[in-house]
Amino acid sequence: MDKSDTRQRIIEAARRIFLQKGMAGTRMQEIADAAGINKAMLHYYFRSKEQLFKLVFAEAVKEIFPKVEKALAGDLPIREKLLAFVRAYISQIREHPFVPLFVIHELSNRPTEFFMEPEKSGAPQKMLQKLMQEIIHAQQRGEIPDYPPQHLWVNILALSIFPFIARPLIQQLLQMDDKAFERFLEERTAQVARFLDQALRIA
Amino acid sequence: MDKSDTRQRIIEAARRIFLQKGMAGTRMQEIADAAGINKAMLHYYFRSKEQLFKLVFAEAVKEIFPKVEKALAGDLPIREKLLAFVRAYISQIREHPFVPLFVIHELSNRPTEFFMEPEKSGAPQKMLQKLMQEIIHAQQRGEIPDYPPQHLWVNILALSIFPFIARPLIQQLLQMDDKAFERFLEERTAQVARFLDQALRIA
DNA sequence: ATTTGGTTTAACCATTTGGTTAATTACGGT
DNA sequence: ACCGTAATTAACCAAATGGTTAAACCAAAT
Repeated sequence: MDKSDTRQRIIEAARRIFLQKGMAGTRMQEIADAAGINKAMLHYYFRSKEQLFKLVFAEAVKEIFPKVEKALAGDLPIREKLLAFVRAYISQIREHPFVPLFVIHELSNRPTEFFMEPEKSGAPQKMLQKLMQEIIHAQQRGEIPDYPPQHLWVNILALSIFPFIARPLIQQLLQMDDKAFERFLEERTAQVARFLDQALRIA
Repeated sequence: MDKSDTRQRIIEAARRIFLQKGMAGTRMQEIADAAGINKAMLHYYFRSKEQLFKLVFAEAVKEIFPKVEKALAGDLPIREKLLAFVRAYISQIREHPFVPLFVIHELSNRPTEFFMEPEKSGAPQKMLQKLMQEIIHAQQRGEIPDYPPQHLWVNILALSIFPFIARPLIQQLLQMDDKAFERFLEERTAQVARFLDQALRIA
């Protein structure tokens, strides 16, 4: 076996299980089994459960955060920019459907402990600050309604992320089987875009 | 001490800790400490951790689900009804801010195991089916845009619930301290209502 | 005062769990 | 072939954890 092969398999197994069961719900033995290796290897490559978890968590955050930036970078008119973001972001999350709930859940216990310090991955925050300004300017020019930018932003995030976080709840409430929910997700991008577009019309 | 006093204190302590740390992250000892009693009392009143958890979980579900019904029961015009729901629901969640994330997280591991079978608490599902019909009819009369009802409903839920689920993420991204977030929540009802109202305007 | 019933506690138990160790194996360079 | 280093494993360990037990406590009924 390649040198890094084992290491990589551990990471992948750990990722799968941590994402599904969270830090507290995950057993090192289970990761080892899933990776098809001895439990001691986990500690050989990563000192502790905590360290392995931090690595997985950090990668998960990367998958769901920095991508925010790209869609917000260009200088499209605000309305198009927001719609472009929705499309890019939903597509991004669809590739990592379990990440948002995982990150949020872990984040909710460990207040800010090992979370992105504004310096380290401060890009999103600054990018958002800039976006808030753009929104305000667009509103001053009367291009979109004057929702408080923070609320508008949370609305957009909510519409995009919520179905992935609340999947079991939604399926239960709306009586969708897995197939139906997949269809629902396929329509989702277009429907969120339409809903948002309508909400952004000037009165 | 009253007879049921201890029992009640256990439930309250268990609720607090389960809600915060989830089933897997909670230690029986911690519940006992929080309730100021001996660990054995937990097993005296509730057979096992699982049983205590189920009780807490069931109560949590009740706090966040059946209330849905009331706001949807009357026969207001669809637009007013949806807005009324948003107000009622956000207010309801504000009183139990940790419940949604807790329920969703626990639900995501235990697919449907001990979740509401359609018969037991089937009221929400039927109520929703009825609402879907009302929406369709209103759309046929041209009162609101023809968003697929399921998407419209998920949108409403998302706008209402998401800030409570994603609080740490939002605070981090938008650089809000606790005070700022409280203010944000106070504005939230009105802002969601306005956003939704705008999205429901006929083109 | 004694009994009786539920309540409470300290001590205990078996299993699980994260982590370690010492020995074994695989292998590239000489 | 041999050496040295990294990779891998089985066995082990101490602490934590859910759960049990037997004895003590306490209040009301007799």
